[in-house]
Amino acid sequence: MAYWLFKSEPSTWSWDDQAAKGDAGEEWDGVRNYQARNFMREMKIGDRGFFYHSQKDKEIVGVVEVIAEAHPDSTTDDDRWQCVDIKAIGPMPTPVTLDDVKAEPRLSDMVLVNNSRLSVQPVTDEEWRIVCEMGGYND
DNA sequence: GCCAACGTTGGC
DNA sequence: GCCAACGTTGGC
Repeated sequence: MAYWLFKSEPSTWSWDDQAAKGDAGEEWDGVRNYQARNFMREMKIGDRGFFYHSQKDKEIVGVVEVIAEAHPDSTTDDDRWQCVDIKAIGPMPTPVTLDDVKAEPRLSDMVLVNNSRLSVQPVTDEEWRIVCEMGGYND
């Protein structure tokens, strides 16, 4: 299983919005960046991801699961753009902030720190484990 | 609210 | 195919 990170500005689409969709989940649409799209194409059903609030909060607030693999993005007719569907699994008991991530030497290679503009990112197994530990999240 | 970084667009 | 111009993102 692979791990990912999904970034969203909470005023546009927040963790609460995602959680309200329940098991039905929601398209991760609106991505107009090739790198981010390519990562979504690699995702498989059952992959897990962090849900990150950008801008004001700057923290990892929850865990999501991929429930549909890449398909056309319904918000555009441009067939270049695809997206996956994700559902909320559970909140981070203690949200892990960007400052927390930066302060943890073992997370210094996280894409979140080094390429802050990429909205869909891969997360390594080790990074996943460390962030879950920091956030008090147990599978 | 500013601005640096980055990615995309479009003219040549 | 290059590159300047432009728009967007997101941390500060």
